[in-house]
Amino acid sequence: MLDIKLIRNQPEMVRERLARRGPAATHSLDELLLLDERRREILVQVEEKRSLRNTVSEEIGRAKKAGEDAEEKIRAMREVSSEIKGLEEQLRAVEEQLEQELLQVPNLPDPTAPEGGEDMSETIASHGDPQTFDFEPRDHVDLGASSDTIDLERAAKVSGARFVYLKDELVFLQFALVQFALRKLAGKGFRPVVPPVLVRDEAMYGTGFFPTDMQQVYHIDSDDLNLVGTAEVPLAAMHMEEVLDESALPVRYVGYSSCFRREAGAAGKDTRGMLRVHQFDKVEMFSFCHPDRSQEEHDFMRSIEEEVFRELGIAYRVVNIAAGDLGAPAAKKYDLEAWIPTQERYREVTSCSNCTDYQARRLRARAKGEQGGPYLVHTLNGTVVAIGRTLIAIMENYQQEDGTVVVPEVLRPFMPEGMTVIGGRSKGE
RNA sequence: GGAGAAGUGGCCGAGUUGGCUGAAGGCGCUCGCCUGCUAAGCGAGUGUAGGAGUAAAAACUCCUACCGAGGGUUCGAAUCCCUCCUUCUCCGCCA
Repeated sequence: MLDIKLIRNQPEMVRERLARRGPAATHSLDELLLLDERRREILVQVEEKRSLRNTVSEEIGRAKKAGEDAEEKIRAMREVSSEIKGLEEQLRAVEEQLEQELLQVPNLPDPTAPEGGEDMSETIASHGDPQTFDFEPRDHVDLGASSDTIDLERAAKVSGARFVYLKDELVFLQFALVQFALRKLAGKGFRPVVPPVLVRDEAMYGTGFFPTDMQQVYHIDSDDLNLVGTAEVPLAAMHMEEVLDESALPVRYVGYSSCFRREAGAAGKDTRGMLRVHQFDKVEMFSFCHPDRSQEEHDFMRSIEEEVFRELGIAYRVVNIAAGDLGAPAAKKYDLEAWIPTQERYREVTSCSNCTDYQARRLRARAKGEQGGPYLVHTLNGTVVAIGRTLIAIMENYQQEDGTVVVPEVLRPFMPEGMTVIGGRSKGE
């Protein structure tokens, strides 16, 4: 959410910056300004009347104590109170409308986010060369089927399309990745957390997923809770309505959780395999930091994501997402894309965003130092490993001609003794 | 799931026959005084949000709101009523 005062005081600056997201981002600004003005008009009236009521009510109290008659004042205040009630109702209506509009305005893009839409994102780093094979490489679906470690058919039978059973070595590989990621991040000052994955609407609004991305979220009607699409939500909401101690910043967490996404509107996209599924596990980092340091924190997160894929030995590139392609809460976003041999292109495996004060304002997450009042913190989130997509990248890049997959060196310490290859043993006997 | 109890400021803790109580008292914290040093002692201060004065910022003055959240009763509510949330105790059930 943007600061209404910023919109009020510098509407043209806000308009120009929002326009970089595309025409839809600015259309409610005029109405917003109108509502804001209307709100303050009514507010002044309400407060004047409340002030009057307060002083006269005190007089009534004193008069009664002195045994005097206060009937006339009571009658007058009865009138004032009903006027207040009417004005309060108007105020509530205007504020609700204002809030509704304000919640839908996305964050201001950072000046360093490239101009334009999806195709204008800019490659800013890369590492390694695309993997080549002297045989025809197979995709993860084939590799998973031949080693019987990925079972999409039965998942479809039990849960529907876009679900998956992982089995045997891939299960160990999943938890090896988790261990690898958690240990690395814990060593960099991120506190490990297993968060709740069912959250209240408040957490969804606070992080900016509601109302914009409501159709992406599984909602549990019976208990009015939402399944999170990322640990970002419960990690961010952890400090909702809190004032953090400035000396503790940056407050860093690394969360491990399952993630649930409806993928509404993605029909026909990535239908093969587990690239895009309704449920996957993910290790996610999250920072609450001082407003002056979020840019450097963002680069720090990006460097961690790069480090992970460098150590995994997978070629990647990093793109700076263009303003027109940013999610609503993000001012700036880097995606790390790993080389997927059978698609012969780079695919998004991790992503980190600087949300500046956009989420903090909605969450009322603040910090306070020795002097001065509380101020909004900046929030950042980034993927360390999205298990499904990382498994795909590993399988496809580390495959051998016989359909087996070599376990990357850095993960072996976290695998069962001697398990250095996926597949290759006899199955179902 | 059933039966009870409770939710006040950074913390502890008064306030329950409604009326200068943003809120006694204590602790903590800040500044000043005192003092070989420290401790003790003395004095002053110490919440957040919104709005108006004022045009941007800092500062200041005033007003409004906030005693878990939201409604209601009343001239007036921390105090009375309703709903919700959270915590605790007991019983039952369970990974």
